[in-house]
Amino acid sequence: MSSRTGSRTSARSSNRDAEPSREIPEATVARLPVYLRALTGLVDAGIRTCSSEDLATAAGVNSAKLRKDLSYLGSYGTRGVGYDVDYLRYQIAREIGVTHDWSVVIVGIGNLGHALANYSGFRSRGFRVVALLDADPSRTGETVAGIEVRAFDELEQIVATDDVAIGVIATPAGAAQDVADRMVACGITSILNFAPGVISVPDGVDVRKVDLSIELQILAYHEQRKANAG
Amino acid sequence: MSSRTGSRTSARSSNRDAEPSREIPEATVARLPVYLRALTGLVDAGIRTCSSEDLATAAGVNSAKLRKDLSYLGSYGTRGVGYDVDYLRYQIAREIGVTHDWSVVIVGIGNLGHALANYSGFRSRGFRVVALLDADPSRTGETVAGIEVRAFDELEQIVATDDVAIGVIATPAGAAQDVADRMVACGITSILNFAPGVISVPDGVDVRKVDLSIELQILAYHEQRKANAG
DNA sequence: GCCGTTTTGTTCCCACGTTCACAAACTCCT
DNA sequence: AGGAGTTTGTGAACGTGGGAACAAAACGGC
Repeated sequence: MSSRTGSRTSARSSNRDAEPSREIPEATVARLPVYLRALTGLVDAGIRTCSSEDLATAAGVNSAKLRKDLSYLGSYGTRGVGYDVDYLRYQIAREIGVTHDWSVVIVGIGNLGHALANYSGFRSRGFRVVALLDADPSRTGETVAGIEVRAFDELEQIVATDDVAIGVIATPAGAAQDVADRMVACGITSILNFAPGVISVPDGVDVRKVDLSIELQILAYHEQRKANAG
Repeated sequence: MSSRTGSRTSARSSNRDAEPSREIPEATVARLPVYLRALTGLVDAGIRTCSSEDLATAAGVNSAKLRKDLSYLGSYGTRGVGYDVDYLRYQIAREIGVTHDWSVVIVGIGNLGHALANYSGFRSRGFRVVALLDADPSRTGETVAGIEVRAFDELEQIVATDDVAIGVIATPAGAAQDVADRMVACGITSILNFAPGVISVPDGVDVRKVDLSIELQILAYHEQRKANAG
């Protein structure tokens, strides 16, 4: 899915990595962050051990599915006992790659860009917004969430300086492809796109798309069917 | 789907509808809005007819998949010719249920709520924000996007008056379940949830979830693998 | 040390989704 | 009218994902 909702366009390059076991299904990858969040909740509640049933409930999934997902990472549980919450959380964080922070740039500081810049969930979950960029000169200079908005032209320099691998596009639809092209050109290999419409990128670059009105339209479809049925 | 990303938690009630042909797969439903947007783009460009190949390119999917998706709606194309853009667009809009507007309430007018209220894509794609609600009294009375922010307690009255079927939750995580419960209690049957964490709803209520930091974490996973591979 | 209990890790099977490939159907040209 | 060329709609093969069910492993009581 994704689904969803967010969908992944990519080119998982090749299978030439020597490791045999490490081939985590995409559907599982999409759930690992959910488990991570659920585990963080358990840690905060002071719970040190949990069964797959407990964690599955907290994450809103089936326990069999949870166990299968975790088995792709390794055998981090103890039969008859369950999982050590803190240990499992670390293992998942390591697998996802959020044991250290990732630098992120946000391009397009309109309403959505403001909201994203202020979203505390990024910082607390392994992401650091290193720059806010906007092509509109009237917006540059403004400070949002403690970060100064800079000109879009500074993208290349910022990406190089801060080793940015992930870019967020929050511009209008018309600008999205150009922004994506510039991002790719200066070395960004993962893009989260909030602009409506498809953007195309070369192989090796991952794009995930979040489209608010598409989500609502999917709900509307089911809503209509409910109305027609009842 | 995906995940997509937004995932759907529901209970497609029963199969007792008499109609035989109408059973559109969930994956297809999630793509129909994408096709709708692509078709709108073609209309705006003055294109009156297109092949499945053209439309597939515009929508960013495989043409065989597109044709199969459209075949669930009926046979709206002409062999050897293609699809009438405007006609097909109407058929998809009708299938999704966005030929008329849906009333929507947004609860939680923080940064994200502001952005959602100002998002013009809702209005232009079949949705009308009829109310902005917030439990914080210091926020009520403020006007956002031309709509006055009202107290959360007015939810029931607004839903009844404006025949609201879709609710958007943009509150912090802690409040999300309570808001969802209140929404369900007063008759809302579709919820778009931006709050982190899972919310549980009774059968018959659809929930789609959009989680910004989960999307980034999925990107981080692939980013890490790229770094390790190269 | 042995047995019953609990819970994981895994296997098997089914349903869903994607892609290929082709027949059916339409247009255009001669 | 008939044949060549196009493009849709769909049947069939394939791959991925989900869930039930069970064997393996750990713990606890005696």
